[in-house]
Amino acid sequence: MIRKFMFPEETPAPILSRVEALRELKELGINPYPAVNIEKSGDIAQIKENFEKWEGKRVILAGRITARRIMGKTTFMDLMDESGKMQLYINRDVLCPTEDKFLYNRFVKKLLDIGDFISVEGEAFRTKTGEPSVKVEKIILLAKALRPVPLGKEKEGQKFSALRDPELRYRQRYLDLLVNKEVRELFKTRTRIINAIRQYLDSHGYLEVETPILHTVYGGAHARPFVTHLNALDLTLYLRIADELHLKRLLIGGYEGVYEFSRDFRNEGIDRTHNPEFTMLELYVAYKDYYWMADFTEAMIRNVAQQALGTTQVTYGEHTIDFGKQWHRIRFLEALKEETGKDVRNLSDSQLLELAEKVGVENPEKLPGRFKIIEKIFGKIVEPQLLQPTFVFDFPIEMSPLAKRHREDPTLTERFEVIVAGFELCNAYTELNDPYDQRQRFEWQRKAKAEGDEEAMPYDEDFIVAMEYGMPPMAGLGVGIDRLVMLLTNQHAIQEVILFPLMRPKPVEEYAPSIPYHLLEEPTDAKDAK
RNA sequence: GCCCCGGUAGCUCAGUUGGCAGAGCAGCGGACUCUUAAUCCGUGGGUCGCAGGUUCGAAUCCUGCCCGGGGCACCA
Repeated sequence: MIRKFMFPEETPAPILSRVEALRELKELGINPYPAVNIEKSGDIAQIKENFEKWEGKRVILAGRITARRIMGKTTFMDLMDESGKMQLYINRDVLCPTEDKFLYNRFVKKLLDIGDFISVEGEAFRTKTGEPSVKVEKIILLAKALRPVPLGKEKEGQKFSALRDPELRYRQRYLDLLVNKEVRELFKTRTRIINAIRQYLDSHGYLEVETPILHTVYGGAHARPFVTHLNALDLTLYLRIADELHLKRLLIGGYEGVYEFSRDFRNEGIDRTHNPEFTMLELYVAYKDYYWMADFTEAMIRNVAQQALGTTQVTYGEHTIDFGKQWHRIRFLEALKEETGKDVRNLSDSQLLELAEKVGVENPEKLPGRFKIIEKIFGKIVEPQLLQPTFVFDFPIEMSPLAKRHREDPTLTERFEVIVAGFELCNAYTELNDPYDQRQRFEWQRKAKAEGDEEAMPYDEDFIVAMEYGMPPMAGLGVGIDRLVMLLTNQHAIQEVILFPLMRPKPVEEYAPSIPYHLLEEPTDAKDAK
C-alpha cells in the first residue's frame, strides 16, 4: 500500500531521469515552465467529433502527454486535454525540415516524458488506420512533470496499470482524476445534479441565500459539533451542523421561499456514509405544509434525475430504483406495527427493550429514552426494506423538536423522511411556528442533554424571540446532497462523491519520494570533475 | 470499539509444503518513418508495512503494533 521513502538518496529511477531531463532542458536554455497564452483550436473531443471539418487544417492543441510510441524517425504520442485524447504524429523531417534534427532526436525522444504538458501545432489528418491525428510541426513544453504519472495503458476500456488503491485515490485525488476518466465524469455529474436542483428551485421563485457557518449556538439537528474559538471576541464558536434555524429566521424576515446548499459539519464517526463535512440542501417555503412538501420533493428529485442523468431509473447495487413511479407513502408507527404486530407506544419499557433486543438493537438499555429505542427498531426492521423511494410520515414528537405537532394526533409531528435503498435521503416537516410549543421542546432537549443525550439540541433563545415576532406557517425540507449523488451515480461510499474526503494526515514522504532538487543546483562541470 | 481481508519495485500484481525476491508496465541503453497495451534486443531497480519471536534458514509460521479496505456498532 503506502511505502515509506525515508532515504532521499534512493530516488526511484523514473524521477531521476525526469530531473536529469529538466536539468538538460535548463542547460539548453529551454524554459520548462514558460508563461503562455495558447489559442487552442478547440477541445479535442469536439475536434474529433467533426473531424472532416478539421482535416487538412492547422490546429493548435494543449494538454498532457499520456502515451508515447517511439519508432525511430517517427514518434506517436497521445495528448490528453479535459475533453479527450488526440494522437500526435511526430515525424522527424516534418518537425525539423532543416539539417538540424536536434529538436526531434533529443527533445522529443529523450527530454519529453509521459505526464508533461505540451502544446503542439500542425495539420489535422488521419493516419493509415484512420486514427484522427495531428502532424506536429511545432511543439512547446509547457510544464515538466517530475514524478511519473501513473497513467495506465489502456485498450478497449481494459486498464493494464493504474491508480486503484482507494487510499491513494482519495489522498491524491488529482491523480485519481487524471488517471480515472470515470471519476472525472462522476464529479461532473455531481455538479450537474446540484445545478439541476438550483435551476429547479430558482424557476419556482425560491431565493438562494448564504447563512453563517460559524454559529454561536448550534442547532437544527441532533449531532455533536466542531468547536472553535474566535480570538477577537474571545468567543467559543461552533461549525454549523445545519442551517435550519437561520433559514427560518429569513422567513420571519419576510422572504417566502429560501434555500441554501449548506456545508455542514458533524463531529461524528467516519465511514462510507459519513464524512465530517457534507452538503445538505435545505428549503423553506411559507404557507405550505409537509404534504405539499412531499409532492414538491417527489417532483423535484424526479426532475433532477431526468435533467442530470437523462432518466429517472437508476441502478443502485443490485437494485433498480425508479424515481419516476409514484413514491410509496407509509406512516412511521403503522409500518412498525405491520412488522411487529404491536403499537410500540403501548409497550411497557421492559417490553420495548425486549423487542429491541429481539430485532438486533445492541444494548438498547443504554440509549437515552424510549423514542431512541423506537427509532433503532425502525432502523433495524423497516428501513432496510425500503428500496424504492418511500415517504415515511408522522414521527413521534420526542424525535422532532422543531416540527409542528400533528394536526390529528398531538403525540406525533408532521414530519416525513424519504428512504431510498435503505437509507435516509430527505427529512421534512411542517415547521413548528408556535413559540410556546417551541420553548417547551427546547426544555425537553435541555433535559435530555442533562440526562446524557450528547446530541440534544441546545436552547436557542434568540430563535424563540424571533419566532415570538410571528413566524409564518411553513414547510421545510433537508436533502443529503452527497447521498443523493451516491444514489444517482451508483456509488456506495460517500468518499467517492466528495472530491477531497477527510483522510487521516500522513507525512508525504510516506507516500511520495522527495525530489532530488540538489541535482539541479549542481555545477554543470561537477560530473567532469569526477 | 469489535470482526474479516490486505500492505512485496515508481504503478498493477504473482510468489508453491518455510529454501537465492518475480512478471507486466514505467525507467535507462540500442534498433525501427503509420504506431495506438507498438514491437524487438539489452539493462538497472526491493528495509517484502514496523518491531519482536520460532527456525540451520522467514515475504511465507507465531505475537504485538501502524496504516488501509470491507463488515458490525456508533451516527435521526
